[in-house]
Amino acid sequence: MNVLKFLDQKISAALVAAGAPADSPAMVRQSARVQFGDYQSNGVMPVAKKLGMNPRELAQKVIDNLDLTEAADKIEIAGPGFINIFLKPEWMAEKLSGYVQDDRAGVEEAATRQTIVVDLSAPNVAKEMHVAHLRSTVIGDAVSKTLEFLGHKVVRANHIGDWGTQFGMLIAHLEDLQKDNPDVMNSELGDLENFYRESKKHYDSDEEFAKRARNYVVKLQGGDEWCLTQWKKLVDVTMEQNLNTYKRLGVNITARDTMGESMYNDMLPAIVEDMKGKGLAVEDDGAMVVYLDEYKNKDGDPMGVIVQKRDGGFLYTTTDIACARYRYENLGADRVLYYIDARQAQHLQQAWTIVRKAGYVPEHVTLEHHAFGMMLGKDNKPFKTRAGGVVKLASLLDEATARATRLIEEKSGDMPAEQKAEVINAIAMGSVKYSDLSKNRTSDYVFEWDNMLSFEGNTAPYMMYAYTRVQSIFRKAGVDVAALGGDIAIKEDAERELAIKLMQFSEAVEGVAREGMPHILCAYLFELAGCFMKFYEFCPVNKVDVPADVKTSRLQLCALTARTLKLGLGCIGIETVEQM
RNA sequence: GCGCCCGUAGCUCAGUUGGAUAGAGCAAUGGCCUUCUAAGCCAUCGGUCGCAGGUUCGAAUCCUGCCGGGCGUGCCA
Repeated sequence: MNVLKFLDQKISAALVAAGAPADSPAMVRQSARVQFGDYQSNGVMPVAKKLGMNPRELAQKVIDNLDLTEAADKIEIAGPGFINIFLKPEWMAEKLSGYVQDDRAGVEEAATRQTIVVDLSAPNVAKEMHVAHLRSTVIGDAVSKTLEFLGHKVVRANHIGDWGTQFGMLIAHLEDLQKDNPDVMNSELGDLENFYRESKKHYDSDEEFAKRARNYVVKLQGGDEWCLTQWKKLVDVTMEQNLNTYKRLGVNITARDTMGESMYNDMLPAIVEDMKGKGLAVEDDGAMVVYLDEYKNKDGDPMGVIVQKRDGGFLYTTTDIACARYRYENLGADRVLYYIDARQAQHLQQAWTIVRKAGYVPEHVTLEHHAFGMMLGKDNKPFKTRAGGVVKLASLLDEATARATRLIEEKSGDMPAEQKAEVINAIAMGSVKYSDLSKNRTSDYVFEWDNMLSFEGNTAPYMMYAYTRVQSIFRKAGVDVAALGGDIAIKEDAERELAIKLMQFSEAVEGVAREGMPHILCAYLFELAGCFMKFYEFCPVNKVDVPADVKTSRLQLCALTARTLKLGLGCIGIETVEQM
């Protein structure tokens, strides 16, 4: 159950019973300090003000109308009119006992199952994935996994860059390479970055080549079969490599999720035609333009967004309009989450403004941009994408693996080779992913090996280590978790802190689903791991002088901790191991 | 010029949408392993929340104006 929601409903009702207007929010939060209890309600003060009442008197009336005897020990009024709630250990113990054998650890499925489209990853064809793709891929997948855990239907939409004028030169370059080596697809294209660079170089230096390339662009857009075949080869070889990277990262993105820009091409003429019919798009200097009062141009006039070029070609705004429409009409989206670079913010807002005006997606279907900043180098300058010096995602993962290997050899060198490899991989991928997942910055951020791959403090290995410590207790105790029973008794401070944290798992999971931000769950899991580490230090389980009833109680807290950590880390795409 | 985002401890970041004395990790310092894995635990140190006003019982959070940084701004994506 969600304790916060439970209390919020109870107190909201009491607030109304005490004379507050019907929809007055109870504003229940986890308490800021231990002396303020476990939860606090901040809703009395605004209402008292509105009604011209003394807030502490209103708070008392709320309490008089509030029945929380089963759940709370103590309810008190504090400060100007806060209501502080202290949960009853027996109540928590009873709830937690129920979670020990529950494979959802107390998290209920969402009341209404939604279809949620998650726009993520979006690598470019004929280029290798590099560090800038990491956030979108990892965060998008983590949110997807969490939403799926809550029972929603998630469509991962991999909006790959598979269209545009650059394909002319790529096709021409591929053609040249094939003349010399028919097997080029299997050899030289292993290094896509080099392939792209070489074709660009050729394009810039050879006018004949450039002419041929431009001709191929026209032919490709006209649906020329040979060009399409060449284009398809480039898409396939790129995605084959990317799918390997996804697999390595433990990210659940498959070939079926590929929905690139080219997918919407067929929709574009009809959309422009439709917008023209609605009076939204008008002709200006040969191009089709949508004017938006919401945005101003340099002269202070409504900004014009071009949806079709003078030469008849379409632009990416038109594609994104079609894309939003497709996600609503064809995929049946109730909600669309876009995990895209912050630089696209204005562009997306414009596209969506047009989408709403054209009536392609109703207001109740939300289009949410979850932006993040650019990856900067240590010199505070962005990574270059074309002129070399790019940090490839694959080499980043290699480096992470190398570092994890060094660490494991040092700490647990005597582990069997197969197990060791598994642990190394879990730690390497977990560390890289966690460093991205735990941040919520929309501004730029500096990429640093040392921060990303440090294995101390608020990191994936810390939480994985907490998990192995629990498992170690069970190995020592020789007890099967499935056979655990008996009562939970919450006595020590460390037990109480752990217990309350365990009660709050669903709040964290639902927070991620609501906000689309996995760092909420990261923070929760770090706190949970911390509570367990403290419990581990202060509350022995397997010692000889621990009474039997205390031992069974603590074993259950351990079992639930393990389950919660595993489920929670699973929600954000981080593996656990039994030993490390 | 206009628009969007950002500015919190030496560093990396939280701050539950206006709540109580602004929190973590790293780094630094000092303690804790004959006792379930010390990748750990405990303690100390560290802040004019960019600056100045305003709104109110109450502001890191909201409004205005500055300062500083990033991004975007009609025929690339």
